[in-house]
Amino acid sequence: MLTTRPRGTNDILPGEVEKWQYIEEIARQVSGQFGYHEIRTPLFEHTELFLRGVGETTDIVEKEMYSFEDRGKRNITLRPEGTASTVRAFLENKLYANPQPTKLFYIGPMFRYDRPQAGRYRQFHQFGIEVFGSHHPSVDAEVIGLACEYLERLGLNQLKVHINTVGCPKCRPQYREALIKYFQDKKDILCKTCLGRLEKNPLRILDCKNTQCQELSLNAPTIQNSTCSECQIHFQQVQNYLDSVGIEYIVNPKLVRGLDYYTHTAFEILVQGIGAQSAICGGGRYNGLIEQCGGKPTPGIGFAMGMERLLLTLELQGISLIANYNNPEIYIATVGEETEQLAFRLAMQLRKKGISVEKDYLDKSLKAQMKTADRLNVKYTLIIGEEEFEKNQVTIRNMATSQQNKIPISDIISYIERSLRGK
RNA sequence: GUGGGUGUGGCGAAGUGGUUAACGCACCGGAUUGUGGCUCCGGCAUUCGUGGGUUCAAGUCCCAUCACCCACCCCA
Repeated sequence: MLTTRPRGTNDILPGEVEKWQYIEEIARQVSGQFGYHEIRTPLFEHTELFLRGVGETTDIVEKEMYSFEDRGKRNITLRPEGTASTVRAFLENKLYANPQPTKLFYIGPMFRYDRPQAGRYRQFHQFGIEVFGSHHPSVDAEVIGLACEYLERLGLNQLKVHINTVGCPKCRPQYREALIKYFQDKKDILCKTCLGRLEKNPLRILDCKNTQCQELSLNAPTIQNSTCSECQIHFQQVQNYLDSVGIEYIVNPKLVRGLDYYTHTAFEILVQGIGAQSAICGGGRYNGLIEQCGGKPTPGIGFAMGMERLLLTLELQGISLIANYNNPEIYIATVGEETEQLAFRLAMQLRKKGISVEKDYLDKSLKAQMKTADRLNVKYTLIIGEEEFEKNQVTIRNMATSQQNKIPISDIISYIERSLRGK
């Protein structure tokens, strides 16, 4: 137990961590260019925030939250997603007082007590964006466009963008009724979970993976026939914007997102081959959420992207992220004790000059030190033995050409700078 | 929460119930005087996820437990 990480968590080790740095860097780059600013909120919040923000009937809240009582008897939950926290921070810090809309992004760990499997972990990471304060359809298109641009910049392809509208508080109740009416007399065919959904959230039945439920859904009333004209116009405008910049998408009337707060536009970006979890990005508009969290009525929209799934997809598509291993440029090999101390001082001086240096820490033989230098793939190895030490010299060996010569110790730093940087 | 699969050294991986648990890679050391990449030699699991049980004898059989993987569910 002592040497085992908790279930569903991962160590990101050297060699892997560089990939994370890269995809995070691109995320920041793209977000910046789109005019989004980073926000960092706590990893835990008051439990009520998620009950209210995510929705009490969602699976996340019903069975996936990491909740505990702190020493002050407060109910605390590790954040299962980023939107609720971002909304809270927006309200608490009165960001609505700034010119609107507010465009934010975040990158960080989320926590859900799920059963781990391919592409699903208990601690996972999301890159997400949120826009508060505009109901303009171009914002919907921009949010989708940002996601696409990011994925494209990473070199991903064969991604499918699914979009839908899930209606608004005006027309969704009617659609709900229509669905309930449709499924009511087919109760005996529906799966157990859908039976429950019929009461709580009939839209989710459309999303069921059960083949019988899917067949039933085929002839179910579609939301397009039930939405109000306002919703239809909005949805059409979003599509026009997407068309105008050549973003391809599929209108999927059965796309229903699992979080209660969505209104109008909902979308997902799907890939195949990374296991059963095929959504690498999901999002939509949530015009009622901010009000529900205690703010003035304010429209909002955003998405969240799963970084682990992103990396799985990159690997699957054979996209190698150039890992910038910080290989040292110089290795200092020594023979003897006094020389080791000299090596230490030299290393520190060179590093001050911005040169990466490695040395021996295990009193290895010269042969073994050379082997290490070779494996580190350094450009030059400095060799300091008794002979050099007495003459105040250092042997510098070019590892590629095997040529070496002796340099006075007083010149060695400038000599290395010249050799390495050409200055 | 439900179901299936797996569990041998740092990694990969052999191992019909019977003596010192193959092999490959990695790692460490060496092949005369202070020097890497090739080659050669040597070292590296009191132990087979853990705990019980069966047996004269278990990594090999049984039970339990834990962990990991995959799927359902749900989602990123």
